[in-house]
Amino acid sequence: SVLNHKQCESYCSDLLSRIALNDNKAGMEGLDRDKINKIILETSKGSKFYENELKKEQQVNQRIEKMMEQKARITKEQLKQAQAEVDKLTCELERSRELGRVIVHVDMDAFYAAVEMRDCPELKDKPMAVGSMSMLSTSNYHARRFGVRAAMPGFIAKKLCPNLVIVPTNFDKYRAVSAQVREIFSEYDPHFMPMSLDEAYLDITEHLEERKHWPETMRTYYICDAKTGNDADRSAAESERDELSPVLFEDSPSSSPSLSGADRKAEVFGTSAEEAVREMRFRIEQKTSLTASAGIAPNMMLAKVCSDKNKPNGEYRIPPERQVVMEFMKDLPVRKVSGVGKVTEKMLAALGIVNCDQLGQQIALLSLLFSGTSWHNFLHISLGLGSTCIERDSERKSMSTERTFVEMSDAEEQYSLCRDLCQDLAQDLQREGLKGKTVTLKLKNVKFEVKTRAFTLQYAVCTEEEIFAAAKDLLKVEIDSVSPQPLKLRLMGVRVSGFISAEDKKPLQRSIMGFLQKGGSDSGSFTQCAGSVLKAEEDSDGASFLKPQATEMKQSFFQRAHLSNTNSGTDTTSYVNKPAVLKPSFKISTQVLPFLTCPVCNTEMKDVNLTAFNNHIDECLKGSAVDNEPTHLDAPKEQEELNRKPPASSSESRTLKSSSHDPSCNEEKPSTSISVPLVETDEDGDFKTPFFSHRTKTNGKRSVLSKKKMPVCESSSKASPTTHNLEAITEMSSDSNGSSLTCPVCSQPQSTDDLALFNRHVDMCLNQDVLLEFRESHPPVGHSDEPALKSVRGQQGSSPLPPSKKPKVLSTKHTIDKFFKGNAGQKV
DNA sequence: GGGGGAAGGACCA
DNA sequence: TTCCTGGTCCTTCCCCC
Repeated sequence: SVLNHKQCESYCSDLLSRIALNDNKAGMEGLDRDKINKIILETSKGSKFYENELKKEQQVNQRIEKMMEQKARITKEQLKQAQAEVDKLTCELERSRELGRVIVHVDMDAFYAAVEMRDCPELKDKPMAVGSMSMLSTSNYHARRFGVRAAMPGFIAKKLCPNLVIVPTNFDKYRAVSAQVREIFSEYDPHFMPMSLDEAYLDITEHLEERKHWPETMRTYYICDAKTGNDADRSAAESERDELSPVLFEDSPSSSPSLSGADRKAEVFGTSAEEAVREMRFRIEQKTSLTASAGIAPNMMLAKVCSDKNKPNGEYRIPPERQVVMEFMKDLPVRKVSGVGKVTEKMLAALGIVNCDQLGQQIALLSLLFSGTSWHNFLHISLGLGSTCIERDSERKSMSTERTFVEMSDAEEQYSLCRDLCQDLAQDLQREGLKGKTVTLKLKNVKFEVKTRAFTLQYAVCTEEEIFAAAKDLLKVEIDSVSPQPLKLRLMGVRVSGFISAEDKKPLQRSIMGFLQKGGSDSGSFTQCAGSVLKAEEDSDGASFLKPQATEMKQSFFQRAHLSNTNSGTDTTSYVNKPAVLKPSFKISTQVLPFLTCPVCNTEMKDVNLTAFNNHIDECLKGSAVDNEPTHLDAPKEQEELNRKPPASSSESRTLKSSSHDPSCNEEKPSTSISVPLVETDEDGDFKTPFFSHRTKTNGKRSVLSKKKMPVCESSSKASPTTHNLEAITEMSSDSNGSSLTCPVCSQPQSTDDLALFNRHVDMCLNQDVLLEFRESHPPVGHSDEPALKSVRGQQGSSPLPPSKKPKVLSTKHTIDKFFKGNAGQKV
C-alpha cells in the first residue's frame, strides 16, 4: 500500500526473474511468455512462497548493487593488472587444452513423462505431467507448449493448461527402465558416469578405437518387434517407423532416418562417433520404446550443452577443433551452461554479459568482482573448456531425507517426525554401509524460510538412535528459540555427511561395556554403543537439551576410556567400583556387573544390572533431594528389587543428577552434576594440595563444604552449583548425627569432626587438574560475567544456545576427559 | 593466518 | 488450497590453534 506505481512495477519485474517461466528447456521455444507469466504471477501472488521469493530476489538485488559499487571503484590500473593475469592464465589453459577424448552426454527425453506415455498410450496426445498438485517432476512436449514444465507446482500448471493430466510418480518403474538403459551405456563405456535416472556421461574414446576394426556385422542391429521384444525374428511390416519411434514427438527426427522402405529390417551403423552414438540411441529406443538425445564433444561441459541442442531424439557433435569450439561458444547464452543458474545469470546480465563471447571479454573485470573459483570457472566456460576425465566411481558425500507436510506446530509431533526421518535415513545409510560424522537438521518454516543446523560428532554414526540423539538436540534448540511461540514447520529433513573412509570404518573405539568388562573383548565400535548404551543427559521435561559439547564429551570420554584401557593395559574392572564419579551424565546399560557401590547411599550391590544401578542412584538422589535425608534401603532387598526393575525409559533417566528443591529456583537452570570436584586453592589460585601446583586463572576463591544447607539452584559468584551439589551429596551421605560422612569419591566413611579435613580428603581423592580447567573455561551458571555464547553466523539469524543450557555437562566433558588423560592406567 | 565447522545459498536433475 | 526431493559445491563467518 505504500509503494508507488513505479516501485510496484519494479517489484514485479524483480519477481518475474525468479518465479516467471523459465523457458530454458527443450520444447519451450516461442511461447507467449507474457501471457504465461501473467497467469503464474496471478496464481502465486500473496502466497507465503511468493513473499519469500520476493525477499530472496531483493537479496540478489542487493548483491548486485554491492557488486556495481565495487565495480565503480575499480581503477584502470587494477583492470590492466587483472587483464595481464587473465592473459597469462589463458595461455596456460590453451596450452593444456585437450581435444583427444570423445565425451558423450546422453539424456532421455522427458523421461518420466515418456515412461508413463509408453505405458498408457491414451496419454500420448494429451498434455500431461508427472508429479502432483504441489510439484511436477516433468511434463511432455504437449504440456510444454502451455508453459508447463518440471519444477512447477501442479496447481499453477493447471491454470496454464486446464486439460493437463497429472500422473503420480512411479520411481520403481523409472528405475527399472533406467537399468535397461544403463546396460546399453556400459557396452560403450563400462565406467560411464550416471548423473540421475535419465542421464549419463560416457567416454567412448576407447570404444571408437576398437570400433574402427569391427566388421559390419558387429555394427548391425535389427529392428525390434515392439510386441514380442524379439529382435531376431521380425517382419518388415513390424518395422514401420511408428514402431521405431512409438511414443513421442511426431516432429522429431528418427534415430534411423535411413530406414524408409517396406523392406527395412536391419540398420548398419558406421564407425564414427556420431554413428556410434546414433547406434546407442537406436538400441535404447528398441529396448525401451523411449528416445534419448545426446551431445558429443571433447569435454563434459560442451557435451552437456550439445545434448540439449537437438532435443528431443537428436544428437549434436562438436568436432575436436579449437576453432569450431570457439565458434560454438560465441553465441551461446551463459544460462545454457550447466552451473549457471538464475542468480549467476542475473548478476552477469547486470554487467552486460549474456553470451559466452561477452563473458570471455570481461574476464578481467570478473576476476576483480567474483571469487577465484567463480572467475576461473567463467574463464573455462568462455574458452569452451571442461573436464575431459569422467570421474569414475566418485564417492557419495552425504545422504539425507526430508519431508514436506502441512503446517506442524506441535513439538511432540515434530520430535516424532524427526525420529521417523532418522529411522528412514539410518536404513538408507545401513543399506549402503555408510557412517558419517555430521548430522544436519533442515527446517523450513511456514514462511518458506529454510534453516539448517549441523553438528559434527567425533565419530561416525549410522543408527537411528545415534542420528536422532543429535538431531533432536538440534531441533530442541530451534523449538526453544521461538518459545513460548510454537515452531511452525512445513518441512523437516535430516542429513548425514562426512562419511568415513573404508579404513576408518574399523572400530577404533571400544564400547563402554567393552571398557567396563574385565579384560573385556571389545563388543563393537563406539558407534554401536553410542545409541544403545549412552543417552545424552536429559532435561527435566524429558527432552535432552542441546549440547554439541555434550556429544563431544561423550566421545572424549570414550576416547579416553579406550586410550587408558588399551594403552596401559589397565584392569578395566578397577573402574567399575566408581562408575558414578566417572560418568555421572550417562545412562548405563543393562549389562550386569559383578560389583558396584552406590556413591550416594554407599550400598554395595553384587551382580547388578547397570540400568537398575542407574535407577537406584536416581532414586537415591531424588529421595535425598526431596527429603534431605539419605536413602538407606536394605541392600539385599533393594538389589532384588533393582534386578526385577525394567530399564528406565530415556525420559526418566537422569543419572546422578541432583534435583532442586528450592521453590525459587528458575526452572531454566539446569540441575547439576556431581562430577566436578571441589578444589581448594590459596589466594593466588594455586592448589593447596601438594601434588597439584598449577596456577589457576580463577579468582582463587576457596570452595568449602559447609554444614549449612544451600539451595542447589542458587548460583552466584560466591558459590558455584558444583559446590552446592557436592554439598548436597555430602549431606546425603552423612549419617543422622553428622559424626561421619561418606566421601563421594572413594566411598569411604570419613570423620566429620573437622569439615576442612573432610574437604581436603575429597580434594585429594579428585584429580583437581580437572576442575582447574573446568573453572577456566566454564564459569558457573548465572555468574554475572558469564560470556554469552555467540551465534556462529553472527548476523545471519542463527540461534545461540540458550545460556541456561550451556554449562550443564561441559563440566563432565572436562572432568572425564581430563580424568582419563591424567589417570591413564591408574586405578581410580 | 590457516584449518575446519556451521550455516546459508546456488545449482542441478 | 496447493511451490519437492536429494544431492553437490561454494562462500562467508567464526573459532581455535
